[in-house]
Order: sequence, then C-alpha cells, then structure tokens
Amino acid sequence: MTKTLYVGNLPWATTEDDLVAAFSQYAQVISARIITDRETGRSRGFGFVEVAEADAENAIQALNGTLLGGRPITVNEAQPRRGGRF
DNA sequence: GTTGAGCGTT
Repeated sequence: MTKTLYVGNLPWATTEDDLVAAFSQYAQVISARIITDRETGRSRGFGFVEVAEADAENAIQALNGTLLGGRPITVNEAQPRRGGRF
C-alpha cells in the first residue's frame, strides 16, 4: 500500500530526484512528481511524493519544515485526487 | 532573465 504526500514551498530548481533523495532517507519512495506549469513548463514550486503507507507519517514528521534546496518545505498528506479509483 | 500560496497527470 502507498500514500501520496504533498510537498510545497519548494525552490524553482527542485527536481523529482531531489524529493526522492530526501524522502528515501525516511521512507520507501515509490514515485515522485514535480508539478510543472502546463503552459510554460516551469516548476510550480510544489510536488507529490508517493511513499509506503507505513512510512508516510514518518516521512512527514521527519521532513516537514526541513530545509530542502535552501527553503523550508511543507510536507502533508495529499488530498485524494478527483476520480477516487479503487 | 520574473513569481511564492497552493493540492497533480497518464
């Protein structure tokens, strides 16, 4: 089972690999995604990280408010995406 | 070449 984490307050230069490198230290990262502007293709400053459900809350406690790329990031459980597939 | 609260695609 996995759980999606919302990561905000990211620097413009933050990449998905940076999220994996940071979250993989406290949780098993399944996948990471940086949300980029659809029109310009640039980073929107936030992303999502899919980790093991057992380590999700652990990663949040460990990385929420920590410095990543020079900026304190916000880590929370992501809202259920529209569709709610089983 | 810029900006800074907010929750994303197949």
